[in-house]
Amino acid sequence: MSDMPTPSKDRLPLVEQCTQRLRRAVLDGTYPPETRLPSERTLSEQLGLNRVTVRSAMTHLVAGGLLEARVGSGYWVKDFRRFGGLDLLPVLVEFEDPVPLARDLLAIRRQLAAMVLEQVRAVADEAGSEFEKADRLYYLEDAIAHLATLVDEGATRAELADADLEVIARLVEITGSRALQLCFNPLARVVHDFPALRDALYAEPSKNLVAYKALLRWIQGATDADPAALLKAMAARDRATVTALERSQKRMSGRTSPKRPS
Amino acid sequence: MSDMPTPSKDRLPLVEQCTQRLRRAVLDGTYPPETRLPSERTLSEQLGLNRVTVRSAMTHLVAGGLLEARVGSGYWVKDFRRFGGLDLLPVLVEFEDPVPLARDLLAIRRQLAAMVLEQVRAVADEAGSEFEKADRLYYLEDAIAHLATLVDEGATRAELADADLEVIARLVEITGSRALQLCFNPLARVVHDFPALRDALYAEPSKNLVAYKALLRWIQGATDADPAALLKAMAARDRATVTALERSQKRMSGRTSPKRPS
DNA sequence: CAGCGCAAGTGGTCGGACCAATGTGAGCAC
DNA sequence: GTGCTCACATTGGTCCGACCACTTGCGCTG
Repeated sequence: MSDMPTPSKDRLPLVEQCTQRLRRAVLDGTYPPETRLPSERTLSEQLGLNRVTVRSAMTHLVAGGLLEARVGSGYWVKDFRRFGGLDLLPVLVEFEDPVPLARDLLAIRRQLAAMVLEQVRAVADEAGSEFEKADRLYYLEDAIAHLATLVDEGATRAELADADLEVIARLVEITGSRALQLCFNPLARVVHDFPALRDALYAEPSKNLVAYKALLRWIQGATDADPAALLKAMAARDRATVTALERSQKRMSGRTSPKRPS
Repeated sequence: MSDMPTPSKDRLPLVEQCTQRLRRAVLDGTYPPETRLPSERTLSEQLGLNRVTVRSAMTHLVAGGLLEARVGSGYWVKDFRRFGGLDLLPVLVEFEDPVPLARDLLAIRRQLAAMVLEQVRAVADEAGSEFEKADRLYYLEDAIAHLATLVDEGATRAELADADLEVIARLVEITGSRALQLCFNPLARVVHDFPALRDALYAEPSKNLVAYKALLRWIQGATDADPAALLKAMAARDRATVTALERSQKRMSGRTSPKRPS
């Protein structure tokens, strides 16, 4: 099995491989902004792929804001710092120190979480006592219960992360804010695609769970928890996460140094 | 009328047309979540396009989180509320009331702006007096000056919006936070692709300019402006923007039914 | 030297072809 | 009748070769 020359299983589609390769080439400065990429035909020859495949990859990067396609002129590199989205972050980790990236990311998440709390409270107040029976609240309870089950069973951090995202999704759903929802989704994906951060986030899953349970009680009208305290606890957990990430990075240092000999 | 059978000019690429069409079909519920789309071959026949073209469009939607491709099974619709990004917002405006969308979007922007202010202040304090001469600050001044020129010249709102985004970009750049930068970019694009909101935002461009100038003075160390006041003013302007948007929507009501020539 | 025009190169679109993974149903064994 | 297997039709993934419209730049013409 290990001597298989072409392990057709669990292999990324060629388009995906090509996309990642080109994306990295753009992000690491191989192709700086305002320069032209080799033509589709040239690249397809260099990479040993069909032009259609290369083209599909290029299209992805265009959609992601990394490239601009000009008929008759070629593909031109745009400045990802000005046009890139959060989806670049997991890739960027390979070229920059992940610690500040993660710290800033968590800060953004916290800021948005504050908005969510605010909106949830407003919705809860408006709905009054009927709110407790609302389906959306029930789904939230359900998601938290599921997370609790996984914590008890000692699930992997990846599984915990998915369950956690489910909780957040339900929470955002309660706010009823479409914009907030669409803003959180890419953020959630980043955590999912950023393994080191994900693992650091769930180093102590029980603490996350405690916070969610307190949050749920608050939404239900309990007075033994208030949003300020919740956010403060979240900030503390985030700091611990960054510390954990720093440690894991230091542990791996020496071999993980990004290749930037220039 | 026109004898030209193919008005080759100013026509969107077929892939783009196909992408938009399919995206709308997903967003408006024609293809609900957890259902299967017609196969590539079927769609290419229905739409009169080549399979490669349809396929490219599908790939876009997969990348955007709207679809999932399963070999041998077909394309399956994912719930855009759970997997979509902010880039959907301008399209979503066609199916939902734009006012709450815009209001929530502005609130998010404001929240992130608060973070920017915080970070900028931190950077400025750290750099001390040398900061005033820093290139990044110079670029910010430059962008604001450019915006002022456009305001004086009575430029179109689209031009003003672009100049405004330039200012914001410079501001975010000063913070040095990659994550914040990548988080703001899609947000900026939304404003750019959301004409009604864009126009409402720059109904009174001079007011925006005043705010930016006060912001610049604050960064430079002046004491006649503080971040709390700046954010308060921003909130007031956002409220005015929403009001303007409401008015423009009311004015257009009765004719605003989305054009669906099927 | 200025201006023009043509050819090479580029992305965009097309048609057809084969492959591997999947889903389905007919047919078999029990 | 029930349950299983296996062949087959369907689907997305990849490849090939071709043509089109457009841009660019070089070289020719004046």
